[in-house]
Order: sequence, then C-alpha cells, then structure tokens
Amino acid sequence: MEPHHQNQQQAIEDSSSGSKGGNFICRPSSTRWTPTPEQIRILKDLYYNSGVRSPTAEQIQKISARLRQYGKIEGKNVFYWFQNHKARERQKKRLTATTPSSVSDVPMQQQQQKLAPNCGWKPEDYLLKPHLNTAHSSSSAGHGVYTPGQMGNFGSYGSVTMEKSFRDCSISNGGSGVGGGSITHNFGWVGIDPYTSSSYSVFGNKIEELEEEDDED
Amino acid sequence: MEPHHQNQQQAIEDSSSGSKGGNFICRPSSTRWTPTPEQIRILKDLYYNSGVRSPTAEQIQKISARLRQYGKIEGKNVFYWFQNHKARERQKKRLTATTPSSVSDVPMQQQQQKLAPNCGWKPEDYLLKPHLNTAHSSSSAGHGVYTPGQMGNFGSYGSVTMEKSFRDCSISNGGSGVGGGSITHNFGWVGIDPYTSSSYSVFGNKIEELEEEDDED
DNA sequence: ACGATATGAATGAATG
DNA sequence: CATTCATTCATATCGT
Repeated sequence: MEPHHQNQQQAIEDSSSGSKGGNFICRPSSTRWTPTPEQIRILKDLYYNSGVRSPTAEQIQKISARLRQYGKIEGKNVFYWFQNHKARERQKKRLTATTPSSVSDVPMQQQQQKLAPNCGWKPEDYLLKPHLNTAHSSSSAGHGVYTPGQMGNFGSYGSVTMEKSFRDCSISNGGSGVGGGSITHNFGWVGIDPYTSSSYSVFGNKIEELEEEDDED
Repeated sequence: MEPHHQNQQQAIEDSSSGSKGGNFICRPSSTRWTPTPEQIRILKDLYYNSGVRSPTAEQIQKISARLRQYGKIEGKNVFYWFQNHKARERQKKRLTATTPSSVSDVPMQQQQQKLAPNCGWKPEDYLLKPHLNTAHSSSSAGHGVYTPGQMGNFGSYGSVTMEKSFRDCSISNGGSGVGGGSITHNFGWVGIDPYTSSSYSVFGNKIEELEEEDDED
C-alpha cells in the first residue's frame, strides 16, 4: 500500500452480546471484513514472498484457517483479498503506464518508480497453480487444453450452470470469542469455489506483473 | 458545485512541508493531490459535458496527461476523482431521495462512530444486498448437491466466470446472548466441490503446504 | 483553534 | 481477470 497509514480498527468486533436487558440484538456492526495487521502481513507475505496470486480452494482454506487466529475471517475474504491485490497492482501499473510516445508536451519529471527490494522469486514459477495452464495460444482452444482424465466428464469442470453451490454459513458469534472462551472453531466456507479452470483467456493477456515489495505497514 | 474555492496552488508542490508547525524530515512532496481549478474545470467538463463517468485506463492516461499541464497529477488521481465524483453524486441523490421526511439528523455521517462501537446502525438502515438474487433457477445443482456423474458436454465456453456464489448467510445469533453461549455450531454443510471431485484429483492438483513462519519482519 | 464539511485515497465486495 | 460499487479513512479547506 501507499506510504499511508490507514489506521484500521479491526478490533471493533461488535460482540454485541444482546443479552443486555431489553436490548435487541444489533446486526453485525462491521458488515465487511477488516483485516488485522497480522492478517495483512501474512497475506502480503504469501503474495510477495510465496508468490501466491490466485490461491486455490485448498490454499484458501488453509490460509483462512491460519489467519483466523488473528481475527474473524472467512475464505471469502482471502479469496477477495488476493483478487483485489492482484487486480490493483495491475491497475496501478496501467494507470501509471509511462507512455513512451510522450502523449503530452510536458516532460515527466516527477516520475518515480518503486524499487523492489530484490526478492528473487518468480511469480508463477512453481506449482502453486495446480490447474491453471497457460496454454491459451493464439489459436482459440486449439488443442492440448483438455481434461487429461476422462473426456466423458465435464470439459473443464468449470460449470456456469452450477449456481449457488456453496454458501458460506458462518455463525457470527461475537467475532473472536476469546473473551467468551469459546473457540468457535467452526470451519466456514466449506464449499469453496476457486475460479475453476481459467483455460480460456478471453482477455488479451498482457505482460506479467512485476512484483513489488511494498508490504509491511 | 460546492461553495468552495481553492487558491491557485498549482505551483505549490512540497511547500506544504515545513509549515506544519513541526518540520518533519523532508517527507514526500504533497500528502495528497490537490487539484487546481483548471484541472477541476476540465474534469467536470469531461464528467458533465462529455458524459465521462468511468474512463478506462487509456482515457485516464490521456486525461492525466492533459491535466498535467496545470499541475502535478497522476493517473491515479484522475481515476479516483471520477470514482469519487460518481459515487458522491449517487450518494447524495440516494440520500435526498430516501428521506422524504426530515431526517433531523446529521447532514452527513462520514465520520462514523469511532468512539462508539455500540450497536448503532448507520442512517442508511439498509443492510440488505440490493441484488441478492438467489432465485436463479438453473438446470442443475439444486443447492449443494452436485452430482458429477456424466455431464457429457458442459462448460466448453464462457466458463471463465463463476465466482458468483459467495452468498454468505451469516447467522446473526437470533437474539440469544452469544457472549456466553459457546455454541460454535459447526455446520456440517456439505458444500460439495464445485470443481474436481473432492475424492479424486483427476488433475492431481497438489497443494503446497503453507509456510508456518510466524514472523517475517 | 476547532468543528464541520468536502474530498482524495484506499479497499472490501461484487459483477461481468 | 477487468471493472465498478460501496464504505470508510485521512486530510485539506472553510466556517465559526
């Protein structure tokens, strides 16, 4: 993130404890997940140091499970986090694209580029992506991108028809129940769904994003 | 629009530093972009006259390049400007339209309850998703039970998007005190596996074990 | 100076 | 993966 210090008070778990006389239960104060610094640190570490860009369902479950130690979190949050982080990096680059053909008459004098602390690692080098082939050659689905299992099955198990398959049902019981004593170790998001199969890249694939060490708040 | 008027501070760059009563170290130039009147004029012109609401990356580059003549600006600024302008306009409209009666409230509650983590809900009072469509009658998948039998030919196209199933149904403790009740009702909700049968990995997708480092910095 | 408002910036969530 | 919406934080600016 930018050198901004956005103070996030994620510790404001509503923990309404409606049993306060006639006080009616109040809806979750924070409707949206507020990552804790620890969670952000781990996420960024996974993103930059481990090169995790689009974790699979299994990875998401593991990550969320680990991050749950530091606060309420669901697999959905992890999924969105990675998606957003990746998208924003790309977007930022797109916005700060240094048009080689001086689009304007003003010389870029305040062009500053962040320098990565040199973290020797390849973005998608290792087998972090089990089934995310990059065989999207110019030929529109020429061949090779087929299920190496059985052809009789669904092509890429990426079904568009399977709506509402997994609904995250988590009991929001006062967020981190550390105060209550209950561990609330209920796994949420059992039926995860990572964007299955991204064989077809309808979008023109561009240059791979270059990692930029920017973590640590 | 707003009865505001800023001075011609287009030339002021890092002048702001040092006049804060406490001269810090020569911190980065401007803390935040301060659009000049000319820039605002052009932006508004694009917004209202040209109908530009969400310019694309290329448009943003063009605009920022043009606005750079009048002062320091980055694509990011243009992007945020349009985003904010559209959002605020819509917000204002929504607010004025949803309040037929005198709200007798604060005109704007952008400074939410930082000191009061109580159950106070926002004036909006709408916590329901405006587009919670769960009535998608698909030919398959009632909800949860997906039979990966023989689908014959399925997702062969346009299956790139399907993460539209994250509907979360957080159960907000139906009124009972959750503070002491360690229900932790672990829902055995079988969320099925949207992709790859959980039983067999036809693709042999192996998940890398997550690192267990606790500290990094 | 301080409070209020306006607005830039950031990000979670959702859609396409 | 790109784009957009909504919410929130942070800060500049203006009003008193």
